[in-house]
Amino acid sequence: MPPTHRLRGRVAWLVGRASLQAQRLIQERLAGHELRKQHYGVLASLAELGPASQGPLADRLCLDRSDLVTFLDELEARGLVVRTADPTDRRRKIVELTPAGGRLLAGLDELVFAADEELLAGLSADERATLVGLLQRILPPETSGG
Amino acid sequence: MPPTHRLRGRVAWLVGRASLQAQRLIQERLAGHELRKQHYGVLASLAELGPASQGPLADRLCLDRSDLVTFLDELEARGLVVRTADPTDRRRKIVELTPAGGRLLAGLDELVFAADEELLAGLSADERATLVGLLQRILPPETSGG
DNA sequence: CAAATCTCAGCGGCACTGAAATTT
DNA sequence: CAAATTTCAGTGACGCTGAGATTT
Repeated sequence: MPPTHRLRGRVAWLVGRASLQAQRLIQERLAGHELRKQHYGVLASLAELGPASQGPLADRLCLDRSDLVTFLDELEARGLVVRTADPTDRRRKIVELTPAGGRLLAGLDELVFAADEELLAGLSADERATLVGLLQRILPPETSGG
Repeated sequence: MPPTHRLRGRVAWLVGRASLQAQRLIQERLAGHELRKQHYGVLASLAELGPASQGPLADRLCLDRSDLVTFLDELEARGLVVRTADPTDRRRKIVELTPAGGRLLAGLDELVFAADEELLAGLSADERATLVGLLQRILPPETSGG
């Protein structure tokens, strides 16, 4: 028998392929809203954090601070978030979800959840939980906890 | 307690972070050779397939055919692979690993294996096998089999 | 003629770097 | 003054599209 494809046994490669696949599933669902996955991440994190300044928000998302600026610009232009100067430290800007942003998020959550469902269609509930647990453990702590 | 970070429970997000992490681990090891992960993939697949034309080679790697052209150009310029016209169908080019390419591949294999080891450092052998199995099952068949 | 194969030019999303402006 | 925060301009790796050239 020919040596089996060695990349298929490498987690680095498998995880890369899975990432692309997941990205496609999310992207095709979010495209109708003219949003990308990072926009969703920003909205979701704001819903959990409440009003927050950009630094901690970016850290939570593992998103570069300079990239967050752009995503916030786009979300703010659509009235989904608002930036206000922090009165206690005027270097900071407090970012907050608007009511419209909160309402949109609820719908996006369903779409993204559905994408995860499709990605995991072949796995049982137990297997899904196992996969999530293992993936969390191979990520650096700031990434999976925080 | 504040609602836990919902992204951390989404496989789509976890797998994206893991992919970035894996990419970094491989990249820093391959950088000394002025190669990227796709170059390694091409060499590894050629070692397994033997001489092959570009189409099937790209398919096996899940690599776009037009991108494969560039990677092969670079590998060929360094004497690691050779392209020869297929005498039975002159549209095709047969790509083959050179002896130098084969020797280099052995070293690269160790580097990439070490990257996988580092990524999986926190998991037992059983857990690693479980993770590989689950990831293979969420990928489309052409990707994980073939 | 149509189809297959390789090649080339270009695009868009993404993560990152480095530096500027403002404020502490 | 140094450090922190947001912002801006630019880069590089990556996957993809569409079209051209050659051959079947």
